[in-house]
Amino acid sequence: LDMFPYPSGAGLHVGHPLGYIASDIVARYKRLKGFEVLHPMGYDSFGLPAEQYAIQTGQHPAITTEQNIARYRQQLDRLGFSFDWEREVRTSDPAYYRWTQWIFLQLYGSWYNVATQKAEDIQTLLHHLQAQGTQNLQAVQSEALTISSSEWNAMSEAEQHKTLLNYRLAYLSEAVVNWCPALGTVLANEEVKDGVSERGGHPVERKKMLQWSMRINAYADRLLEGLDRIEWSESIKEAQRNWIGRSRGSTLRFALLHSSGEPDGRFIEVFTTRPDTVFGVSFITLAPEHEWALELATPDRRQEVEQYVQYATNRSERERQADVKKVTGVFTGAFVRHPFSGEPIPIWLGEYVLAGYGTGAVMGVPGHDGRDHAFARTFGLPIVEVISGGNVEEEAWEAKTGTLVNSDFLDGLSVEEAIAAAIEAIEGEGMGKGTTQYRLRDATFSRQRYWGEPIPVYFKEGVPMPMPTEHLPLQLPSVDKYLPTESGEPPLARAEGWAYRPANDHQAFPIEFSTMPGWAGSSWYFLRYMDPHNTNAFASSESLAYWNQVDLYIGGNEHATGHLLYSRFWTKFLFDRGWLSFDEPFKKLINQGMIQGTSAFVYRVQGSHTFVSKGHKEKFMTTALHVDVNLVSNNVLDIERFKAWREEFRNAEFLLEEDKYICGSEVEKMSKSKWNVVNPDDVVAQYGADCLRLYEMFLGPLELSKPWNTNGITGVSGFIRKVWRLFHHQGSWAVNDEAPVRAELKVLHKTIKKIEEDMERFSFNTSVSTFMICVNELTDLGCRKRSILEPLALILAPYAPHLAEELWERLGHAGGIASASFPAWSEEHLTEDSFAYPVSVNGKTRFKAELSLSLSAAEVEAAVLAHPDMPRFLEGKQVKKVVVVPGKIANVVAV
RNA sequence: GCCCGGGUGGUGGAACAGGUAGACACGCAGGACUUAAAAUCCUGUGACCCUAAAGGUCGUACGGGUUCGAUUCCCGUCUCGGGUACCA
Repeated sequence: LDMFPYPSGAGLHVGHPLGYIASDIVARYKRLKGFEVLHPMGYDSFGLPAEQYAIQTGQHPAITTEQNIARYRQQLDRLGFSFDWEREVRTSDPAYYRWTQWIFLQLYGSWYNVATQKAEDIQTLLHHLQAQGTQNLQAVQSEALTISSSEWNAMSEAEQHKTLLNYRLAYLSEAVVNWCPALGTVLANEEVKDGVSERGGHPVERKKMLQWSMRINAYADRLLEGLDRIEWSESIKEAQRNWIGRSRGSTLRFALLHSSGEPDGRFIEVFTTRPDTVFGVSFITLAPEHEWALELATPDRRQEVEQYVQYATNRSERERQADVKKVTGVFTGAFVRHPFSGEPIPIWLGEYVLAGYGTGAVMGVPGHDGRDHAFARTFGLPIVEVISGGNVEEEAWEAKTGTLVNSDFLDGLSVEEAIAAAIEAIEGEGMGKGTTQYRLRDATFSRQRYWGEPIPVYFKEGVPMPMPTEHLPLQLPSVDKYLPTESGEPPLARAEGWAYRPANDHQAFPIEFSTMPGWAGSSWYFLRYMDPHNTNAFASSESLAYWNQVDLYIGGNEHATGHLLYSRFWTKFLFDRGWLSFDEPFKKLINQGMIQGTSAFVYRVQGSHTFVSKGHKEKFMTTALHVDVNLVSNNVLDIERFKAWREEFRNAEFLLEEDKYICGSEVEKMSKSKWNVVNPDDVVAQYGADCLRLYEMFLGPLELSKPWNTNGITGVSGFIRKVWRLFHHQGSWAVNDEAPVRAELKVLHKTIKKIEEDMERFSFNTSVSTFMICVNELTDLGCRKRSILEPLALILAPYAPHLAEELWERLGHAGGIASASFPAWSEEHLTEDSFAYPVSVNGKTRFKAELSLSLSAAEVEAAVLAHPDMPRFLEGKQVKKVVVVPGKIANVVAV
């Protein structure tokens, strides 16, 4: 399986097919090995660019998308992929998104039972609430509610529905979201980078809005645990682990003190991973957004606190991130009581505390936390050492090594012991309990966009209600414009009659205006390939059981914490609810590296029309300009074409070196704006599709990022010619039926074995070398025998299908290569005649021992010692021992 | 800062289980064929020393260690790339 592409208007560049080529090779190889292979392709066809184009031109996104898909298909076909196009899926196809909507409704209709550790039908929750209220209820929820069964049963239907949103896996809530005014939509955390939108780089603000969300947090532990069961690269697994960010610690309540110095009955709760440092607490810091931030302020501090809260909330996320080093804060004037020492502790507000994590409050331990240390230093708060090992006046001692000091009952313990002892004491006093916190946030699911799946929910008395599944697909309505309405509603608010009318009801209920995010359709598309035309289910249980998990998934690592996390989440959910028999979607994942572009530069002398060759550029004040790489070959600029390239260069003058204009070059991301895009169509036109396939594999390991250059393509092209010449002589077919000799069989079988080994390790680049060696050796042997060349054509077929197919047909086989099977190698043809001979003397004697595998180590040792050259190498010394590695080297150690 | 992954000739990269480092390809140099070009083929190509032929020394970022033997394993350092961050 390849990660399906978003069909952008720019078409494919040479980087896109890299992964497709690799997966196509595996698919063709496995088919030849007799496996039934599902190798599909489709399009992630909802998305922003088509919509933005629609906004500019009024063209319906479906039309642009259709055109782009046609272009993609043409380009893909040119490369000779063996995709099963019968199974193509498009996320924007109503027949497809009908099931995206259906899965959404299942999520809406489910809750997460902590007791059974799985998602269950909302009905089981209803029964629980009716019978016992929230008593004994262990559910993943937005907030802890306490409702008795009688209270529940007395609620109106609308109230019950509202309450259930607290538990549903797809739920509507008032949430602080990443709002991007320029794009007019909410973005997921994954879609925001450095405070700006990933797409377009527009500023993003924090804003409270009524939003649909997915309770992915319910699956945090299982998403972590599942990583141990799948073959993914360590870096992606780490990225997901960090993203989920599980940290174990404890909550701790600090009694709030009344101005009189007595407890006022309220508590400030903090979360800490270091309860062992509790005696080092010298202040408490709340996030400026903390609900008590203002009311805690004592009258004399009030004005200052208000100013600070004002300042902090007005700062955008971006500004905050830009200067995280800057320490800001304000004292509220209020105090809490230390839970063990009883000392009063001042309460501060500080920007470094995030409202959205933990409880939005931290205990300040400046001796052992860097951020607390910086805060204490800035505001002159006391720094207490409670773990020996460092100089806490200078720097916080954050290491988890050392002995507890100044800590009452914890004194003398190690950090590890102290953490356990502190949690025990905290829980014993009822002041908190051991807890696990996650960095992972529930995923926002609403997008204020047009070109996405409509959310199949209507509103009855302001309460969201699921549409009956018979009404799916809920099709995208047509709108006059693809922009938000004047009142700021999403584009769907423009659709006329956007309402749900139940069959035996005269009422019309408004339908949700927002659409689903891009990751909705891509979270389950791999399942649809298994049964793409099913109209009764997203896929039949038979086909799901037959194909099972994706064995091999190839795609870029940019989806590490987006698509790859969400698909795992949805798969686990569908597994819980019994629609799937597996709970991890992708057994093995390979991340192909990016193919970068090699940009070319010309150097213009500032304020002139003169361009100086690279060797002269230091002598002038120059500006480097990107120049289209197609105007440059071997760093030499085609001056005439350059002048014709753009009007502004028509009268350009040049300062050359050795009569040539040499361009500078730099490796950058391949992109239109950098003029370094290489179109695969051009490469195919010049060298053929097989050559492009082989060359992309030959460039280096699949996982590696590497710049595109065609320096080595002549080697691959020459290889293909050589294959051709093995089968042809002076233009005519030259394969004969002579019996093969030993040397020829050895070349063939060695090659088959090596190709199989490479394939098992997905080492495509070394395979190409293996083919080259094989063809060189057969050429040297002058071998044109059918018995050797026919298997050669077969093993070459996954890599160079066009060439192989043509040769196969010429060899007289009807029905195509697909019906053939991969040849097997045999040990018999690989054994050596000689088995041991000396290689060099270097204090020790080394023997090359290319041995038959049937010989035992003892037999080898005896043979090595009996070797006629042995006395010469020993030079009178005594043999101490013989180290034998079968198939490798025999070392004779002599003294 | 933290996490992950790298560092091998002029270049891309091989070396799969600790066993001849540099496969294969590009580039470069020389040569063959050709009126010429293209194409094709042959030879050489890690550095250094030394040869008539041979032969030798060093060499996988750097410094140590384990081992008969280390590109590979361990410890430390440097460095490049990617991810991520006031997550308490």
